[in-house]
Amino acid sequence: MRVSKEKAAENRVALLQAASRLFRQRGIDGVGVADIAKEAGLTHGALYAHFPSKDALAAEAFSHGFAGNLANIREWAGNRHPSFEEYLDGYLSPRMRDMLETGCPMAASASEVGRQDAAVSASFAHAFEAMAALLEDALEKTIPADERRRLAVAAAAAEIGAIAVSRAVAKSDPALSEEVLEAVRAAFAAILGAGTPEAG
Amino acid sequence: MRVSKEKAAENRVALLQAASRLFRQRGIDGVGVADIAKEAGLTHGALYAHFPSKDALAAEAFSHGFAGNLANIREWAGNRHPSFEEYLDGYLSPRMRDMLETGCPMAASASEVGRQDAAVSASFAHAFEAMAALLEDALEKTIPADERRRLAVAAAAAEIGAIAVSRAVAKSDPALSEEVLEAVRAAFAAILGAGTPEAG
DNA sequence: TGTACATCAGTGAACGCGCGTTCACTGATGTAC
DNA sequence: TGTACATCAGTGAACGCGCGTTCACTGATGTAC
Repeated sequence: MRVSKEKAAENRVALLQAASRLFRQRGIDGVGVADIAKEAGLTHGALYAHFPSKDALAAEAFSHGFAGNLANIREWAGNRHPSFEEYLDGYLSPRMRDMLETGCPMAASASEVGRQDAAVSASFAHAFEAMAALLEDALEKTIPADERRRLAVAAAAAEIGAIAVSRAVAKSDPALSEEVLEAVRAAFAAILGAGTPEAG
Repeated sequence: MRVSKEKAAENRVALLQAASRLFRQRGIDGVGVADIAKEAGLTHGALYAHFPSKDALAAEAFSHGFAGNLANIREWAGNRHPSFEEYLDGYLSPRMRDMLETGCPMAASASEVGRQDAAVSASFAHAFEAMAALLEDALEKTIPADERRRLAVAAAAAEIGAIAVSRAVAKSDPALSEEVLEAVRAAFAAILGAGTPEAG
């Protein structure tokens, strides 16, 4: 039966949120449309009133997840203006590693996005740029601008790799899992602690 | 019909290689047992004479892929004893990024392994340790041992993240894709160029 | 404001399809004598 | 070395199952008068 425009809009968002969470948790191929609809409190048929296909939903769900996660980070940062190191400490923690379905969608899907279409790739690139911009902004302005950009891009990629690796080995080697997070934090702390050396 | 022991052993390896390549290219859930068997020149039924299930094949295929890739790296290194920077330059290149089905299985599956069982996680952890050991060995011995280990672990995680991110954005932003590889190379070059500063 | 009707979000049965797995069968290999 | 037979890797049809998608239908919402 028909529902109000407001309710329909809410249901659309509920579908996107459910898809985004489930995709992070189990991967795109690991989740069925019925699972997503159920999690959103609907039946699978309703999904096709909002999205033409599962692939189209996946592309939108990625955008939605990236945007939501960025909003979370900005809220966490608040008026605090975290330093570069505080961003790294906040991101590279066992807590973040264990937040799979509500954590960073880039870390949860990094190696899967390359197999998706260009729309998903564009969402990822946009989110990555936003993350790099946050990090770049947190760097001291005494560092040259091009060096700041380079550090921010490297740190963003390293963070995503560290979380993904940390999750990959968590089930078999918890000590290594934490060591990876700590090592990447220490590596970037070392770069900053050394000032702004010329890069080879 | 029955085949010789030697032929059967060859077929087993062919199945593992096919599985390893196809999983890297399309992900575990994106490949069917029939695809794997066909690529190995067999029918799907034969697969079950060698492996009890697709999951068991997946776990062995990961080990196989990790071991094979490590052998490739060792062969590439040969008697050359590459420096830390040479390892990074070799790994963080557009060529490596574009080698999906024959490239580094860790970069191809980093965010998927966390969803697999402990056997796959253990394979990943073993491969990661081997990669870190190669990098650690390539660092100058004037750097303290614990610092070498930390740098190697950080570099390994950062490399995996860089390749995964580089692949994720390649379809929509080729310039960013190359920038990521370059930024991570430069970051670790900066650490080495600065000597061995106190971390954190 | 009240009435008549078009709209369309959501339901749930049904679709074809490909999946992982099983199994009766084949026939060359390997072995016992 | 030759013969008889057990073994078992590989074949391909068949299985139940869950997938993504479609569609006739429902009935409250939104709208025209």
